[in-house]
Order: sequence, then C-alpha cells, then structure tokens
Amino acid sequence: MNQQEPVYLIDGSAYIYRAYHAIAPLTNKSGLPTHAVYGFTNILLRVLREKAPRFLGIAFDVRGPNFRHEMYQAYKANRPTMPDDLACQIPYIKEIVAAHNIACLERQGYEADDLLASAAKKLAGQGHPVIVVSGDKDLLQLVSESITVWDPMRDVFMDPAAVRKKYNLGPEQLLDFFALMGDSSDNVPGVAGIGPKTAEKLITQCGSLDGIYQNLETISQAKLREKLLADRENAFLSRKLITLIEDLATPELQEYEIPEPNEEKLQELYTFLDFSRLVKAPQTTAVALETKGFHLVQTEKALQDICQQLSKGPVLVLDTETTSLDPLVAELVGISLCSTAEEAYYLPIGHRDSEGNLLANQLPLALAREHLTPLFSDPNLPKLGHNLKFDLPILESHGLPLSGPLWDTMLASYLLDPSRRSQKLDDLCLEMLGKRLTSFAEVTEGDKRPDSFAYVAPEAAKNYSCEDVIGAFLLWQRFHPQLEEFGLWKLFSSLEMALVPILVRMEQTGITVDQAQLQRLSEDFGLQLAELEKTIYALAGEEFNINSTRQLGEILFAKLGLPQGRKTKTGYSTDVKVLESLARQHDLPAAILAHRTLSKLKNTYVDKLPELIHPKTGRIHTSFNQTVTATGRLSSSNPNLQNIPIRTPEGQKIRAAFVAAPGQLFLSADYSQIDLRVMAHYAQDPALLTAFRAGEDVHNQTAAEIFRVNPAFISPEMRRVAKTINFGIIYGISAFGLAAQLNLSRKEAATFIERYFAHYAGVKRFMEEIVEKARKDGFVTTLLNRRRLLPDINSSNKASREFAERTAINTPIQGTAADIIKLATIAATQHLTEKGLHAKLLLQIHDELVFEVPAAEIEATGAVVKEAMEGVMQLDVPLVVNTVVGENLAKV
DNA sequence: TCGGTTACGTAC
DNA sequence: GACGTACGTAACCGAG
Repeated sequence: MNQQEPVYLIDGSAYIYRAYHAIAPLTNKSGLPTHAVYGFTNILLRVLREKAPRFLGIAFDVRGPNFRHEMYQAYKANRPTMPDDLACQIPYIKEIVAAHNIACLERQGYEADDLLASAAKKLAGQGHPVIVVSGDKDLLQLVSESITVWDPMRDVFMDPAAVRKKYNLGPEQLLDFFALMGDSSDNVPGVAGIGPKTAEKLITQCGSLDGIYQNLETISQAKLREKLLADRENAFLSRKLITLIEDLATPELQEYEIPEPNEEKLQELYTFLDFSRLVKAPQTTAVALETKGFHLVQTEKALQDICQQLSKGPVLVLDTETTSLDPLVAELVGISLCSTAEEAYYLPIGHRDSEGNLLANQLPLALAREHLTPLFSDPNLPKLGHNLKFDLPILESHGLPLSGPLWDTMLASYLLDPSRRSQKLDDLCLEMLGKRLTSFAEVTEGDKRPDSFAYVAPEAAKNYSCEDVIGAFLLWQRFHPQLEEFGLWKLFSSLEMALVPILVRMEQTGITVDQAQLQRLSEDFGLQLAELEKTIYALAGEEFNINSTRQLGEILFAKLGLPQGRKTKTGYSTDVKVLESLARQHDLPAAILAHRTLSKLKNTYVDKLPELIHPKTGRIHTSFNQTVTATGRLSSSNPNLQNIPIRTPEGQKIRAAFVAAPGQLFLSADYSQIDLRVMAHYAQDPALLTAFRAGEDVHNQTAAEIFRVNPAFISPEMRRVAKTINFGIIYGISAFGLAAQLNLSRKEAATFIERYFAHYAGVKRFMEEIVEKARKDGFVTTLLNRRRLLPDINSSNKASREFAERTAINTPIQGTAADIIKLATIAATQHLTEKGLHAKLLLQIHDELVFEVPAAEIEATGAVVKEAMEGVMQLDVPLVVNTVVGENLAKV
C-alpha cells in the first residue's frame, strides 16, 4: 500500500506574489504580463520534477475581504489591492494548474493558508503524511510528526525538530510567539516593543500567551509588564488573526492523486505565454548553435570509431559534466569531445533516473577509460577546454589523466583582454561569435540540486555538452591566431597553461586550520565584543546598530555634534580615518574602531573558516582564480586565503590557527620589495638601481632624501612616511591622496613628492613615458608582454582619464611582479620535484609562496625554493627572497 | 523577500 | 575626483 506517500500541498497564492515581486517584469509577444505565471510555473514544475508527488493540491486566496478583515479592520490594510498587471495573470495560472489536472483548493472568505491548514489536518488525521510547500512562517504552526513544511526556495524542511532548532520553541508555541511579536507586513499588531528575543523569553518562561497573562506578576521588568498590559487586547487579537482555520471542507485523499497532465494544453499555454524554455518543439533561432552534428556515444563500437576519428587531431576538445562543482566529490556524468567544428560526441556515463538509479545505455567508466586512455595520454595531441582547472582533477580522479599540451580558451581570452566582464564560455560565444549556447539552468530546467546534471536526459545533455566543445573550438580558432599576433603565445603556453596543473594541486591539497583554536577565539572575541557593545551604548547614550554606518553617523555627528569628515554618496563617512581623527575629542570613536576590527575578524575569519573545512579532507580548499584580475595576479576565493590578517595582534591569533600537518612545517618564501625592484628596472633610475644593488634599505634612503637628513638620523616615523610614499608612487599617487593617507597638509605632501621626484628623476620620467605610450597604443604591457587595455586613456572625462593614467603606471609594475611570481611558482615546484623533495605548495600571496614541508626536508627545501625564485628573471636589480619556517602561519 | 549597491576592512 | 589589485560581510534599497 502507498499509504506512506506524502500529500504535497502548495501555497499557490504566496508563490504568485513572490514571483510577481521577485522577477523582473516579462511580457509575451502580445504584451500580456507573464512574470508571475512564469515564476509560479517554475515552482510547480520544480515540485513535480524533484518530488514526483503522487498526491498534490494547490491552495489559492480568493479575492475580496475575509473573516479576518471583519475581525480587525487594519488587517493587511497596508497591502495594496492586487495590481492589474498581476490580476490579469491569475487566469493563466489557473489554466496551467487545470492542464496539470491538479486539485485546486479555494474558498470565498478564506485565505489559502486556511485551506492548507484544513486539508493538512484532515489528511494527517487520516494517517497520511503531508508536506506543505511554502516559505511562510505562519504555516509553521501546522508542523507536527506528520506535517512538514518545505520551503523550496531555500530547500529547507521544517519538522518539529527543525522548528525547535530555529525558534527554540515547539511548533505549538509558535502561534503565541508570533502573536506577541506581531507582523508589520500584515498589520498584525502584536505587543508594541516586543521583538523576537523578548517574545521567545516570555514564551519559554510562561509556556504560552495565556500563561504570560496569568502570571504577569512574575515578570520582573516593570517596563515589560506595562507593555504587555497595554497591548493585552492586541496580543489576543493577533493570535486570532494568525490562527489558521482547520475545519473547512477539503477534498479526500484520492482527489489529490494527479493523473497525466494535458501536455497538448500545456504546450499551447506555454507557446502563448512565450515560455520558450518550456516549449518542447526545439526553437531554432538564427543565433543558436547548430546541433545536427551532435552524437550520443552509447556503444563500444561507436566509442572505438570516434576515438579513431579523434586521434587524428589536430586538437582534442573536451568538456566534462559532473555531479558537483567541488572536484573532491564530483562524479563524472558525461564527457563531450570534438576535433572539428562540425561533429561532436557525448559519452553518457553517470546519468540517473529520478529514483537515482544509473540509466542503461551508458558507457561503463572502465570501458570509456580503456578506449579514451590512448587519446588522453597522447603526448602529441593537444587538449583544449574551457577552464581546464575544473576538468583536470575530475578526469584524474576517474582514472583519465591528460597528457600533451594543454590549451584553455578561458586563459586565452583572459590574456587577450583581462578586463573582460566575463570569461565564461557562453558569454564569450555570444560576444565573439554571436552564438547563443544553452545555459546550464535551461538544460537542468532550473533544478537547484547540486547534482542536477545527473538527472538530465542524455539526449538533452548531449546537445548542451556538445555545444560547449564546439563553442570552445570556435573560440580557439579565433583566439589562437590572436595570441600569436599579440606575442602572447609564450606567456600563454609556458606560463599560464603551465600554472594550471599546479593550481589544481594547490587547491586539492588545501590547508589545515585548528578548529578548537578558532572556537576559543570565537568565544574570546564574542566576549570582548559584548563588552565593547555595552561601552558603546553607554557612550552613545542609546542602543543602536553599531554596524550601520548611517545610524552611527547620526549618533556621532547629529547627537554628539562631533565634526563631520568626508562625505560619502549616501551620508557621512565613518571609516577608520574619520574615526581616528575624532578619537581625541570623544571616547566613542575608539570604541567603535575596536568593535569594527573585532567583529570584522570574527565574522570574516574566525566564524567562517570552520564552515569551510572540507568533510572529506578536514582541510580548507580555496579556489585560485586565474582569470579575474586586470593585472595578471591570481585571486583567491571561498575563502580568500590571500587576505588572512597579519598586522594586528588579533590578526596574528587567526594566523596561528593555520597549522602545518603533523611532522611538517610551513616554509614561507617572499620576494623582498618586488614592486619597487620592478619599478627600478623599468625606470632605470640610478639612485634606485644603486640602492637595490647595494642591498640598502630603500625606505631609509627615501626618508633621507625627502626629510633631507643624514641616514643615521632617520626615526621610525620618518621611515614609515617614506615607505608610504614609496608605495604611493607605485599607485600613481597625488598630493591629495598622500596627504589624506599621512594626515599631512596637501602642501607638505606636495613637498615630499617634489623631493622624491627630484632625487628619483628616472621614476618621474618612467611615469611620463609609460602614460604617453599608453595614450598612443591604448594599452600597457608587462615585461612578459602581458597586456591590459586602457580604453579610457584618452577620455574627455578627466576623472576616468586620470584613473587610466594611474592604471598605466601601476599595471606594468604590479603585472610584472605577477609574471615573476608565476614563473617562480612553476620553477619552484619543478625544482622540488627534480630534487625528489616532498614539499607541497599551499598558497600564493602575490609576492609569497607558502609550502608545507616534511620537517626533515626543511633546509634543503628552503634553499631550493629561494634559488628557484631568485633566478626566474634577470632584472637590472637583484631579486631577493627571504624564507621563514614555522609550524603555523603566525610564525612565517 | 531578494538581488544589487554601498561602505567598510582585510591582504599585497 | 583625489592611491593600484583583489574578496567578503553587513546594511540598505528598490521593487511594488
């Protein structure tokens, strides 16, 4: 018997409103608004697809006042009546429901929620499990052993345990809880001045709303008692308003059973509404990629034939489809291959039916491996893909490692224009080729499950995946000659492509954090923050949201009358500079600053890092992005391990939580002053060249010049100022910016800059020449010929032009430094392998490489790495690398 | 309620 | 407007 199959009850009206508000207005060809229908249909199809329910009902509100309005005039009075452009969509929604033959629940004078409640209670009472599909908290009052609420948007199931976890209250207590709080969006009054925290406390204390009013005298806070007394009526009225009616007549179980939908009617509706994604007949438009040469490979014979064909080259284009974006858990669903723009092949391997069973008619992995290995391991056959950093570890973990030259269209595109808004395959195909590729969302029909691709039918997957390899091939035909034309081939093949497998390995390896240490830090920071919060409220004379710059500005400048500093677009700036300057006049700014620092560290690192520990490896695996920055640097995300704090003592505590594995040590090797050395080389400035060649402290030398003192008399403060100027120069500094940075007058700053350029005249000339060249060429390059376009360099808009000028100065320096560290990354890993050393590269932080090294190899590794890094490029000044060893990141 | 924008702060 | 390159968090806003 199928008694245990749940009945799904959808909160139809809620999703109509949600779709109407959340989705940008859409219309069909005849101008009918359709976005609410579209959003609703998507939710419905998602439930049908993901849950394949046998029993399903959908509840709707009926327009017009209901009994709640009679009870309380203001009920939902803040809600405008249904807008016309929504009302006109309702009939189509009903038609879609009707075409699916789904039971429709509605009744004059009641809301959808009441029908859901009545139906759910009745079915549950008959022993049928019920799943209410809704994101509305008011429905949580229904939750019981047999009634669950599912919010498909967040994919959260609320059973009694989940309710208790979220609210610290049982489902039966929620009504009273919400009654106390009220709900401003529905104009449910509640008790004024009681929010979630107080409401939770009261209900926990007294058990229920009645309990609270029966035991008012036990409530110690006089203020709170007053509030409760004053709004007693409202509290009980609120409860009535949000209590759902549970005894309306609703259908019997069998009436929810859904027969086959009326496909013809549905197609007719979708066509009329212009829901092209849902219209079955494939719509071929002028821009869609031609799909007639796409083939499914489902037999060994076919596989043999295509391998034979593909082995002829001249290149093997490939793309993998998987169950996850995380290569550590991703399983192969399919592989697409091509070597011409005409024919492409899709090998289905891991497709599943809705029950999760592997489909028949697929190639067993072992068989695919047997035939593909000669192809994939052919050292003379180049392998082309888009973002191979993703495919490489997937193929490797499935026993299909790649050999031969690697070519990547994403990297080619990046080198041709690193500032491109998107380097995604579909965006590039559209932009460069005018060809529209099927999106992932389309092929998975919006399925939000992480492994959604496994449930795509092989035929549809074939079309999608083959488009990708053909798209990559077509892009390559365009990019390859361009790489040659712009002298980028060496940079592409020997540097960026060589880096790919190294980044794969780094991401795979990950880094260990000491979870217990972070836990302690979290508690420690939490306590300090609570103290600071008290202090801040006392100093401010009121409670407010410390994280809100707007509220803070109000307190500092309006209430306390402190002098306003800079303004931002939206109000007064309260950034660290402003607060520091206010610290002399009042204690509040300093307390805010301390709070900011701590909460930043706690929220961004201490509390976030443990969440990112991988369940499989127990380590944290960042992504190193190779096509993001405009200058050629890498970036790091999820988490960003290139901005782990270092400057403050609190930051050091976080660094200390990054620990080397047992028996291993961290080795950090960083370039000394790499940016300034690159600038010295570019500028050929005698003073700078001499300083670096002599191994002098360049900040000290700058200090001596700008303060016009004997080097023996330079104070730490003077050196700090000089260091700021040295960095500022690289960024294309102005007197204004330097003054702001150092709290100097503009005149003083200007004097320092003048003296700097007087001494380092070559630097000034370099800057002028590079800007001039950028004006002429429209781009700048690095020493390895990496380019960055500067479309604004001749702009008539002064601000954008000047920005481009600063970029023209900074990019060759920052970009060359990026070239150097990338060369170093390749050289260091290669030398380590050659020497049989076992160090693993974990991090690259712009001028620094961090390795995890077996303790016994630490000295040899340090020497190899240092030598490799210092020798990668011959500049006119030496490259100097310092190495440090420690068991955690605070010590390196 | 949600995605986009703004302000801010961490790194090099 | 004013010092370059990133990424992430929290608040806020607009949509109606």
